[in-house]
Amino acid sequence: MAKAGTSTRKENFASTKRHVTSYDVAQHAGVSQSAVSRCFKPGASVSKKMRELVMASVEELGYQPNAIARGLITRRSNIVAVVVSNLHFYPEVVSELSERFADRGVHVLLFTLDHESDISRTLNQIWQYQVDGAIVAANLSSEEIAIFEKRDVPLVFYNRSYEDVQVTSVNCHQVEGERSLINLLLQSEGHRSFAIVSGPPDSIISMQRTRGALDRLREGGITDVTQVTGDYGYKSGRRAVQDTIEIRGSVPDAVICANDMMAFGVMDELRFHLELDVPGDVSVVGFDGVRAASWSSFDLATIAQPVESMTEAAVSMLIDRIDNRDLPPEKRLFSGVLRRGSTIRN
Amino acid sequence: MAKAGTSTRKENFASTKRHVTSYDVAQHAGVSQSAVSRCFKPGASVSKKMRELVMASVEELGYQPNAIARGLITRRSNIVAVVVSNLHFYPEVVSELSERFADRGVHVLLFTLDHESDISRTLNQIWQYQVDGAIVAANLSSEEIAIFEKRDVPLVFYNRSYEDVQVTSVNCHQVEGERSLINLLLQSEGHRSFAIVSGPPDSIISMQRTRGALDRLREGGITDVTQVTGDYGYKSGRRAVQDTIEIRGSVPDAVICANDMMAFGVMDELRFHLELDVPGDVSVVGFDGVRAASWSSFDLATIAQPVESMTEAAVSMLIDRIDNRDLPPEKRLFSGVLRRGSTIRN
DNA sequence: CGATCAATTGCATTCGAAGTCAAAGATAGT
DNA sequence: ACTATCTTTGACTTCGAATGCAATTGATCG
Repeated sequence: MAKAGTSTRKENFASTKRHVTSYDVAQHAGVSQSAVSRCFKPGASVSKKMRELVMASVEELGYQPNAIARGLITRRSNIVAVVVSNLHFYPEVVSELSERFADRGVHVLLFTLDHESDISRTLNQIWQYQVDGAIVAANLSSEEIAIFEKRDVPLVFYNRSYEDVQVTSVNCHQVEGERSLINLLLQSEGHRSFAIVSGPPDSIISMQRTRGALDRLREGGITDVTQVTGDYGYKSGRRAVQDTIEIRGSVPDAVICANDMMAFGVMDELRFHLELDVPGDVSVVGFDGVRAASWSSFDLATIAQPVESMTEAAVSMLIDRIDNRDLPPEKRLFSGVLRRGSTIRN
Repeated sequence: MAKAGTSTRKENFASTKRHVTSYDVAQHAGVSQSAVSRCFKPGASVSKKMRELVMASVEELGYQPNAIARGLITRRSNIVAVVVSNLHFYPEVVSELSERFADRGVHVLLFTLDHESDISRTLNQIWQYQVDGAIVAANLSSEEIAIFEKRDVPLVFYNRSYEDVQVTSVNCHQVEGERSLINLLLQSEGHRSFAIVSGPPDSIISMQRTRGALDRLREGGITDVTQVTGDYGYKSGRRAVQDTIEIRGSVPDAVICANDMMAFGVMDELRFHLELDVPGDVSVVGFDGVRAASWSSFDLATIAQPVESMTEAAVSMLIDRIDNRDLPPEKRLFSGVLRRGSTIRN
């Protein structure tokens, strides 16, 4: 009776108070802690008998290996950082990344930047958590990139590319995409005057898209181009229309937006405030191919980024580099898919 | 010279090869490891002199405490799990949560469920990472909830409430919100026939919203109500309109949608496929108050969930419960904000 | 100037799992 | 039966920071 009492008390203690550790399992199964540990390591040398014995206790006690402790000794946390600036990230990207990593047993520690200025604070936190790698969809200075190098933390940029620094990145071909949109616009005679709504000045993507557009327009002999700036948000698209009209004194034939969100704002401003027809009076194009772009209300001409391929590429490139530190930087460039929609005249 | 050589080699070694540890700092500063550790603990007993001495070395070596090792000994990882089913989460919620936690030195390990069936796998991973707590925006069975209890991991539900089980949760008052939307609809004589587009059958939120709507309609003496089911997505909103017409043989006066996304689909189907006027021919209401709801294209009548208050509440309730395990379950209920928009006739 | 007490500091241990190595057990060959 | 080889197993150490406790320093006061 005393024995039964002791046993029960111990079990209660183990299951309610402290976490169940490999020692608890070992003791329960009457084996050593090493044996328990080995049962959780794939290719380890364990007899079938031992494995069954241990697993029975594991089940009974509800043991789960402590990933923190494991990470300490293996120097591998199976955690990666995903850094996004919350202003203009597509929710799909984050959840796609998270799922794809999860499929490989890796988890995502999420860092969102409200102001990109917090980056240094964020980076410090990243170091503290000993992440195995990072996917960054934000602008880093070359000093900041160098720290990743120095700390030996593999880094993959998502949709950011750097001219001067050698980094691994996944990109959608911004210039190419933008050019094919402009091609579409230039197929119609009606488009003579243009407005370009670019993103924030410090956005490299916006720069590339805008540059692609400007170059292609110049090649097409177009000179009547008004440039205004937005912040990638819907409202800034609406304001961009006002700004454009103020600057040029009239409505342009086409508005080229650095992303879809702003294009929605532009369309709404044109249609509902100025009571113009899109595409009858003004054509509009965006970039990204977010969900809403294909909704009938907009049916926006845009470049759809191949998010699935891009996230898959980002994940596998990062994991490859975690497993093998010597892989050289690599840039993978995906072509966007042109979606004509119905916001281009003719 | 030999000395200089040695010193340099060591520094290189420390900065490029292995991570800098508190021992490295201690050695560099000529103090004990405990001293270094104490310098990073807020209320610790450290002299100003010591702190400066240590911090100088910390700066020089670029030391960052290893959160993994710290977590092991303190039994506090400063990581919380955020579990969302990716189908219909608002991106804002996740980034709001992430930022608010970050402000309190806590980080978010993100778990997205593609199929809600993966929950048990996800839960196992959660246990492994020794998270300090979890915010869950998905349905858990009462057995699953019990495991949190048993493992002593504080749990806060986001927008899920349970009748039978005592849990801590933050909710938007679904029924109340839905009722005030219906009030709005019933103010107009023109609304006699209704369709309700509910969410997936297993969604508690959808159930509550639908029930709120049905009850209020019944109180208003309305009997002509068609119910169809969607999956919270845009496309299912479009299909819901077709289904409704097929079932009842005509277009209802108003369509009540369990969320905004489906309302957008409904509006687009009505306007662009059936060429009906919203709100002229049909009124539409949604629920959630997502960004796009206020865009002119939709200007949807909806209930805006107070995301900021709700996320703040969720974060502080969770942290309170992490700091003090004895706090009782608490349900916080926020009222949504009625936004009339212009999708209701009259 | 020495005694008393508080503020600092260092030593040694701890958290939980994984890996090293040597001992023990199993299998085969002669 | 006995040795040689291969497989399992357990004792012990390690990862990096935190902390209880003891030793030391410093401050205060008679």
